[in-house]
Amino acid sequence: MLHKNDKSRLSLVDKAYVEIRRRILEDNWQPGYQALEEAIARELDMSRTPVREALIRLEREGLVEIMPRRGMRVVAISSTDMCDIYEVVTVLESEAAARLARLRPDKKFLAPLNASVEAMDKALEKDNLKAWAKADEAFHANLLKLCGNARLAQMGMSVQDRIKRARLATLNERPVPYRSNDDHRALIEAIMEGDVEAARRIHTQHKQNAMQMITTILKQREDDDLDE
Amino acid sequence: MLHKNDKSRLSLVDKAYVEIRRRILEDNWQPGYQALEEAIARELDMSRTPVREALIRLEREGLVEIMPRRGMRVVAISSTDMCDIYEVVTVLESEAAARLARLRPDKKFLAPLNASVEAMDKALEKDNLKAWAKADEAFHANLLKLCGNARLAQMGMSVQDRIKRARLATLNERPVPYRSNDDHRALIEAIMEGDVEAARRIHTQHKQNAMQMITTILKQREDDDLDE
DNA sequence: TTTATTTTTAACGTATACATTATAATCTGA
DNA sequence: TCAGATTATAATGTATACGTTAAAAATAAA
Repeated sequence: MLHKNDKSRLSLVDKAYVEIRRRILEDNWQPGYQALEEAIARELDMSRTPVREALIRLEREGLVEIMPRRGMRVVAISSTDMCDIYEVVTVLESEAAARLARLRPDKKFLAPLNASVEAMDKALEKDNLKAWAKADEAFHANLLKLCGNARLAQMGMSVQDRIKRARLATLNERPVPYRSNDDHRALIEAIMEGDVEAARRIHTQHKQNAMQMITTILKQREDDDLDE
Repeated sequence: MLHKNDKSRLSLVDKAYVEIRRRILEDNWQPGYQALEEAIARELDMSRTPVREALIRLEREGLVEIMPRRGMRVVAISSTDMCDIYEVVTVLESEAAARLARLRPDKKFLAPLNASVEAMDKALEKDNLKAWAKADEAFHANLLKLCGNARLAQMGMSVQDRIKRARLATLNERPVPYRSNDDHRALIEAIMEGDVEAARRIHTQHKQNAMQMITTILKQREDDDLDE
């Protein structure tokens, strides 16, 4: 487990972890997908042992569940679970936003946030929702990274992973997200003005809107599945 | 990894996980303690494999770090890290408190919370700080469990584990915690009245006081260590 | 045909073997 | 004696072997 080393000397556990995680987060392995250790090991051209170890990590992160004799299964996206998770991420990110506002940072410090919003604007000009989602994700990651609390950032990021798939899966069914871009710009404004409560309120509202849209779509799908 | 089975059929991984975790949380293995896989395996009377797997879980939970050729090391308690973690747990628990207040639960539903406060009172009458800490911990766990958001509870609990050692390590250096008991009673009161903002405020203030006391003691110790 | 029982198969958890390599110990030269 | 080089050791990561047992398949009975 040389998991602290550079990329060229990644252990097989790390390689398995990165690859499996990639397949899940990029939806190559969809929610509910199952695979046995041995099959994964064959696919990744390694023995079972590093696959096992990678799966333990991923299980702890909530991306897979390990079911004896069924192998691992990619955790399903459920609307009720997503509601719960969204609430957590809303609290964490809004605290990060408030914290950042308290810091009263200068424009230079907030450059990564502005860059993300610009990339989001550009993506919408080109009708490229995928690129928009990527830039949006970067905005949220930057918000957490800049907030000055390492644990808050780490935890916020790990919860992000859990909602990432739901965000992508619903991307084409949501209205064009102009409002997201506006929300982020307003947030940056509030942060620069050191307006802690506004920052918290703007971001909370933003996440709640997103949650509403996403979980409504998910619920609809679940209802459709029940009708079949 | 029959980690979902009953206790009598715990896998060796589960056994190792439970035992190592117990030793850390009960301070038998103190912050900074190092041990090699092989040594742990010998101590637990099993081969290295289940020990490795247990350590991966514990690493993901932030209790240990795995360092090649040095084995695992129990994560140190640092005042700055504790500040960060306390901020996270404050946000999570305060949200749980607010959520609970929103629910406007009846007295019966809140029985576990009242029971914990009573146990805390009883422990202080007997000058038993250890028992007090245990009841206090139960109070916080119950608060999370009752809040109605499974993810919030799960995450709050996992962050609890990270501060548990710092709480215990500083227990005898803090003033007798009458105020904690009062705070918890006030919180229950606010919850029963459905006063969301009071609940949030009371609990936030409570956690911030605790954080202040604990991290001050930790910082003092770190400064003392530097003087040696 | 269906259900129950028995047998077989293979997935998993665990132990062990082995190659790699980081680190400790030892040796050599100034 | 000290610093650098070399050698030895052992910790780790990985592969593989093996025993256990859950699940699948086959067989028998109703």
